[in-house]
Parts: sequence; C-alpha cells; structure tokens
Amino acid sequence: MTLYLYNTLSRTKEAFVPLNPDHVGMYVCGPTVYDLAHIGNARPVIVFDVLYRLLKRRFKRVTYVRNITDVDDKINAAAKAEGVAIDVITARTAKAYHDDMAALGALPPDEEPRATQTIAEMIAMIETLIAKGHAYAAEGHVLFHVPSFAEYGRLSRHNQDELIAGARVEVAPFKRDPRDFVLWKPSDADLPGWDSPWGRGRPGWHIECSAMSKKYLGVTFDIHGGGRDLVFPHHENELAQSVCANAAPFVRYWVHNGFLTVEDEKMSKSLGNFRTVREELEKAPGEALRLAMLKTHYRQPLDWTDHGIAEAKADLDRFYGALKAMRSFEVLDPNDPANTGQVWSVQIVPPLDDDLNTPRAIAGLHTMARQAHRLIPRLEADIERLTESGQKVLRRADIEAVIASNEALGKPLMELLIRKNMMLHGGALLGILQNDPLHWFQGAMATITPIVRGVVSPVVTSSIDINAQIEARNAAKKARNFAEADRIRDELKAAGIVLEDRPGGKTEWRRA
RNA sequence: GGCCAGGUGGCGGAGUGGCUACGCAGCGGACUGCAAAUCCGUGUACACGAGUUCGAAUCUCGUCCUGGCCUCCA
Repeated sequence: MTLYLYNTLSRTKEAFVPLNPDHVGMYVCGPTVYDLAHIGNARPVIVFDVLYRLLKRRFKRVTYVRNITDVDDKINAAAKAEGVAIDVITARTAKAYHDDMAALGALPPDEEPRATQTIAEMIAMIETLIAKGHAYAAEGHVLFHVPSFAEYGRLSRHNQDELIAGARVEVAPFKRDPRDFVLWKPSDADLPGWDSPWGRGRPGWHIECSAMSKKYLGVTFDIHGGGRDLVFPHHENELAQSVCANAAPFVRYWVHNGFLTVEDEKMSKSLGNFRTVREELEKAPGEALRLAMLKTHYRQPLDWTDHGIAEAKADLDRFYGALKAMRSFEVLDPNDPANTGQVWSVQIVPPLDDDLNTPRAIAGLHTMARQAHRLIPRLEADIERLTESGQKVLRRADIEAVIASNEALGKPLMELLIRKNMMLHGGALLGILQNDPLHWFQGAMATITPIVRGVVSPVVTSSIDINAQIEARNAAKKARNFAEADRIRDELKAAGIVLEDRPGGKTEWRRA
C-alpha cells in the first residue's frame, strides 16, 4: 500500500516517496502567539496530526517540526495594548496553545522552534541571498528581489504580470520591484530588535520558516503543510528564499488544508462569530471537536457548526457504546507482526492512504460498530460466562481455544475481538477512541456536552447514589411496581442520568 | 478586476464514467412492562443548460450561485 498526497505544486495526488525511506521530515506552519487559538487554527493542527500518526506508523522515523512565531507586529500591538512585556504575551499564549491543542488530542511535534531563537540563522540566510544577488538592502530594510527568481509564482499559479497588476500594496519607494518583499526591517527602540549587518531590526514574516525548516530538516525535505491561505504569499515567498539561498530543491510535497467557515459565515472578529478553541471546549469534549473536524475531508471547505459538534459527539457515543460492550476483549499489540493481518482492516488505513480520506475512515468505524452490535446480543451471556471465572480479559489465545472446541461460539467471539481492535487501532490513527468507554459515558467529560444540543445542562449529581437508585428501581420492577420504577428513572433523567436495561437484567447508566 | 476552489437527498458528507457510501433526522418493524441503547427495513440526490459516450453526479463547454486568495490571516 502506498500513501498518496495531493501536492499543491502539481495539483494532483502523488504517491508519497520520501527522500530518505527511513526518515520523513514534515514542517507545518505554527501559530503566531498573540491571542488564543481559534477554531480555524485548529484545523491544520488536527489534519497534520493525523498525517503525522499515519507517517509514524509507516516509516521508521518521522521528524515533525511546527514553529512558534514569537516575533510579529501583532504581538507587539497586543503587548502595547495590555501594557506588558512582549514575552508575557508570547509565553502566556504559547502555553494556552499547547493546552488547547493537547485537549484536541494533537500529539506535540518533535521540534517546536521559536523564531526568536533562530535569528542568527535568518541573518545568515539573508546574507547569502544578498551575496547571490537575490536580495538587497535599502534604508535599513532588506528585500527579496522577486524578478531574480524566474520560477516565482509557480506554487500559487500566479503569473508575474497579474501580481503586479493586482497589487494593491502601497509600494515603498525603496522597492526595486513592487512584488519585492521584506526579509528584514528596522526596529525602533521600543520594538524588539536584534543587531544585524543592516542595523538593529527584526525579521520579516516569511524568512523564519525558511530558516527553521532548514535548521531542523535540511535544505530539501518531504512535506510542508499549512492552511490554503498560506499558499500566497507566505509559501511562495518561503520557496523563493529557500531555493535561492540553498541552491537546492525545497519542499517535495506541499499539502494545504481548506478554509473554515462558522455557521456559514467567514469567521471574523467584526462579525462577532470568532470562536476560540477554548470556547468550543466548553461545549463538548476535545475528542468530539476533533472528530467534527475530521468528518470533512481536509481539502474541502468546512462549515463549523454547533450541530456538527453535536453530531460528532453522537458518533463517538455510538463508537464508545460498541467498545464498552466489547470491553472484556484483549487489546492486541499492533506492532506484533502476528496481529497485523487481523488488526488492520481495509476499512481504515486504505482510505487514509488515499490523501487522508478521513470521512471514509470514519464510515469504516461505523461499519465496524454496526457489525459488533449485531454480534453482541447473542454473545453477551457467553462473554460473561467466560470472563466471570476471575479472568477479566478475554484473550485471543483463549478464544482460539474456544474455537477448537466450539467453532460456532468461538468464531463470532473472534470476530468481536477483531472488530474491537480495528476500532481501537483505527481510532488511534485518527486520534480518537482511546478513552476508557466507561469514563466516556460516566466521567466528567460526559457532563459538559448538552450545550450544543440546546438543552439545559443538568445539575451535577454527585450527591445521588446512582447504584442505589438503580437497585431500588430493579426491586420495584421485580415487584411489578412500574410506577415506582419509572419515577426513579425519571428522577435520574432529570439529574442527567440515563438508564439502559441490558438483556439479562443488568442496568447500565450514562450521562446524557 | 485577476487567480483559485466549491455547488450531491431534510441536514452533514464520501464518491471521478456503469455497481447501496456512511452518519444524523424521518417513517415502519424487532427487542422492552414502558423506555433507553441496539438491530432490521425504507423514501427523497447529484446547481442549471448543451455536448461527448452504448452509458455521466463523475468528462467537455457555457450559465448561475457561494467561498477563498491578491493586504496580517489556518
């Protein structure tokens, strides 16, 4: 099986063949830390987290680099507005970013360089560009000279004339060409600055990614990711700088995620529909937000809605319901070659291999959940019998023994074991379904969801002894006192507790 | 204005030439004391017009609509 990725450079899906078959390098543009991450910032993080997980599974070593931009005029403005030092803003925002992304289930990158710690490399790169005639200093600025790079515009498919014609930028008088962009700019005394051959100043926006990717991944590397809106000018400029400075190819696969709207509108502060990750986490567990994100293919436009969040939560309830019913089955080690044939179904990995088709992978999870739910009712008693003799886990080896003596019973048990593992390991690639199912339904994460359903959040009910109530209700049921049984159930429901009577007389509960 | 995406059933959302995507909601049924959960069954679809083809949601051309980029932006 081969992984295919859509390469913005060629505008086609290409087979992914890394430069070094044992070591893949991936760079994704990270946040500018001046404010809380919004839900649009989260999309590339989640998308490339899935790609990272997929690459890690397939290649011996993956180095994932995601920068933090901690020098920027928006940061300067935020610091000024609050009357605090710049590093107060950047430290606080970076911390919040880490917390938020972790809540969304994103693995930390292998390297997270900061722009302010890569200044020397940026200056060196700018000097090289000047020496090679691709850049020039003027009035304390250094500018990249676009006409010096014939291929400029290839990534974004802008031709040079259109760029000039369409340019609405005020053209600074010291620019030799209106398209020339800043590599270095002077800083006043009250702005952050570093000494350089062109005086005290700070880097332009694009150079940092060129310098940081080179530092950690080399001049040529495999994957560069980011939002589609970064294609121009940011990635186009990065490409120009890096190719000209390094005299080497830059990125082999450019991967861009699509844009996001909120309730059908562009998210913007002026429309008042700006949603931070933090706000959304109040509505639903991060895992549900993550699934809501992955239910749309990464290159498609995504409309972020409360309804979508609720649907994703419902999907997870369904998946976790199946996993709960299969909780006594062994979790197989996917790295054990003996398991690979069983664990990896055609349902999850092939869709992801096809340019990260997460919606189809999720459809595969639904299929497995349905197949599991079909088998469970007629096996529940057997599962209980097999696990009650002190042994809590139903191992693969045990089931094989059952098959040897009773194929009709053992085979469906094995089917269930496989379904559980497919869901678990498929879910791991998507970054979901790794919680304990009981915790999912009964723990704290289950209680903060109702907002998106337009339902009043139930009162926290730690004072109610749920098990005692269930016992009382079952006693009433046995006495055929259904009025009392229903009263207890309604009382619990009002407190946010839903009861589910299992066949066999057991009653389970979950938070609504 | 230039460039680039996208328009699929009540909703979300896959699918690139012929075969049920999937999920939610709806409706019918099973299970249940009644529910919940779950299972089974089921209707409505490919923006519009023309063309290519034995055959098009899928290819071509045109039209309309939406969004993005061109300026900081995921």
